[in-house]
Amino acid sequence: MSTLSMNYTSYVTPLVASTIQKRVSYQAPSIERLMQSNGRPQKVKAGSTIFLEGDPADVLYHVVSGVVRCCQITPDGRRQISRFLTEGDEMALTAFDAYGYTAEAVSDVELIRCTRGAFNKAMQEDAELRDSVFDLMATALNTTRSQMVLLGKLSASERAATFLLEMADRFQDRDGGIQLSMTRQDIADYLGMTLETVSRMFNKFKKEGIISMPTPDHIQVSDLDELELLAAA
Amino acid sequence: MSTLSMNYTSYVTPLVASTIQKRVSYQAPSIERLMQSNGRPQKVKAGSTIFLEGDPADVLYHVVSGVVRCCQITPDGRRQISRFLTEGDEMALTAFDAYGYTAEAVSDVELIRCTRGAFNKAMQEDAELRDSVFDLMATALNTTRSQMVLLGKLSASERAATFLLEMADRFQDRDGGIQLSMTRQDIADYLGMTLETVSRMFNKFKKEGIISMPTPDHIQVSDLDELELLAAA
DNA sequence: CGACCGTTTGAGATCCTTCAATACCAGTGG
DNA sequence: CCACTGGTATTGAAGGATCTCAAACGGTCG
Repeated sequence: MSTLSMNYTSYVTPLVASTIQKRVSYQAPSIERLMQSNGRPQKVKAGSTIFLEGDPADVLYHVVSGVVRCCQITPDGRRQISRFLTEGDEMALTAFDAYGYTAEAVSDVELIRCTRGAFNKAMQEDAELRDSVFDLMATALNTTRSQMVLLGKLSASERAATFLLEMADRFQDRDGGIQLSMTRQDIADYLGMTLETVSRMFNKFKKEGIISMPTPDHIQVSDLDELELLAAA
Repeated sequence: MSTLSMNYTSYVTPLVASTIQKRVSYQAPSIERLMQSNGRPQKVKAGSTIFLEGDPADVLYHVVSGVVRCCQITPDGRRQISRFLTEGDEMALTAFDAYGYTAEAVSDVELIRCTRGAFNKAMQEDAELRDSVFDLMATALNTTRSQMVLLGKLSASERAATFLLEMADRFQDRDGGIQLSMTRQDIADYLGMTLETVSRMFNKFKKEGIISMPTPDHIQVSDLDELELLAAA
C-alpha cells in the first residue's frame, strides 16, 4: 500500500518494457488474405472522413498506404487522437455494431474494404485468422496502455521525445529521417497538449542538437541516445 | 456476433457515447464456466501484488470479489493505473507470454485462477468462449479510449466528476452511495493528477452540494444532473 | 492515549496554455 | 515575375490550472 515508493523504484529492470511498447513487427497473413480477396484499393483524399464514431460498423478496412488518424471527439469539440494508422494496419476490428472512433485520412490513403459479414464468416471458419485478430487486439491494448502512461504521467518534453521515437520507428524514409504527414495540431491532439507546446519542444530539441528539422514535416534524429534518455519512460 | 450489439447501438447520441463508456452489464457465461471449473477462490490480502508486468503470463484470473488495480510503472517510479477491476472482471486476457500490467489488490480480493494452457485449449474448442473474449477485448479497447480522452483533454474537475459517475455505476452500495476502496493516491494515479487535486475537487463538489461525503471513502451523489454536466465529455 | 496513515487545506512555484504577433511556404492571379 | 492569400508553424509574453511542499486534521489500532 504505502510501500509504494519502496517497491516500485526497485522494479526498474522488468518494467522498462512497460511504457514504450516496441512496435511488434507481426504479420497477419490471414487478415491480409481475407482483406485482399476484396478487390482493388479504394482511394481516400487527405482530410476526408472514412467513418464516424457511432456509425454502423458495416465494413472493416485495411490500410494499404497513407496515414489515418483515429479520433474521439467530446460533445464540446475537443479532439483526442487515440492512434495513427499506417500501411498494414487494420481498422474497426471490433465486436460491436458501431465504430468506436472516427477515422480520417491524414494524407491520401488507400484502403481495402471488407464487409462485416465476410469478416464474421471468416472468423468462424478460420482459426488462423482468429489468432491474428486476438494478437492484434492484445497488441492494441498494450499500446493504448502505454499511451495512457504518456498522457497521465509524462511531461511535455517526454511526450515529444516519445512521439519522435515512435515515429522514427514507423515513418522512417529512405535516408533514415522521419516523414511527418500530420500537422502540429494532430500531434498535439495525440499527445494531449497544444500545438504551440509541440512546436516549442521540437525546436528545443533542434536547438539542443538532438534532432534536425530542415522542414517542419521532415525530422532527422541526430542524437538517438539523448532522445531515448529524454523519453525516459 | 454478440448480444452486446443491441446495447451499443442504443448509443443515445453517437458522440456522447464516446468518452464516458457506460459499463456494459454483459455476462460472459463461457468464461465464467471455464474459470469456475477451477476450484474454490484464492484469497489475496489488500495491498499485495497479484502479478507483475513482464512476468510470464502463465495464469489468468477471474475476480470474484474485491477491487484490483492494474498499473503501469515507469522506470523512475511514476505509476499510472489503467483500470480498476471488480467482481466479474477478467485479468490477463492477452495473446502474449508476459503480463502487460501489474495487478495489485486494492481491498481483500477473491480470485479464481485458470492456467493459460487450459485457456488456450478452451479457446480452440469453444466458439462461445471465443466470442466472449472478443467482446471483452473490444469493450476494454473502447474503455481505454475513453480514458485516453479523459487523460488528454479533460480538466481536473471534469476528471473527478467522470470518475465519480463511473464509480457510482460500479461501486454502488445498498443505500445508493459509492463505496471507494481505493486511496486518493490511487484515484490520482488513475486520473492523471495528484492526490491533493483529487481531494480538492471532491471537497469542491461537496461544498457545492453536488455530493456528500460523510467519510473520505463513502460518497453520496446528491445532484446527479449537475455531476453529469460537470463531467461534460 | 499515542502513533500512524490517509486526507484535507494553504501558499508558493511551475509548467503549460492562451492569446497574439510574426514567419514561412505553396498556390493563385495580376 | 511578383504581390497576395491562406494555411501552418514559430515565437513571445502573460495568465492560470495544477503541482509541490508543508502543516494540520481525523480516524484507527495497538
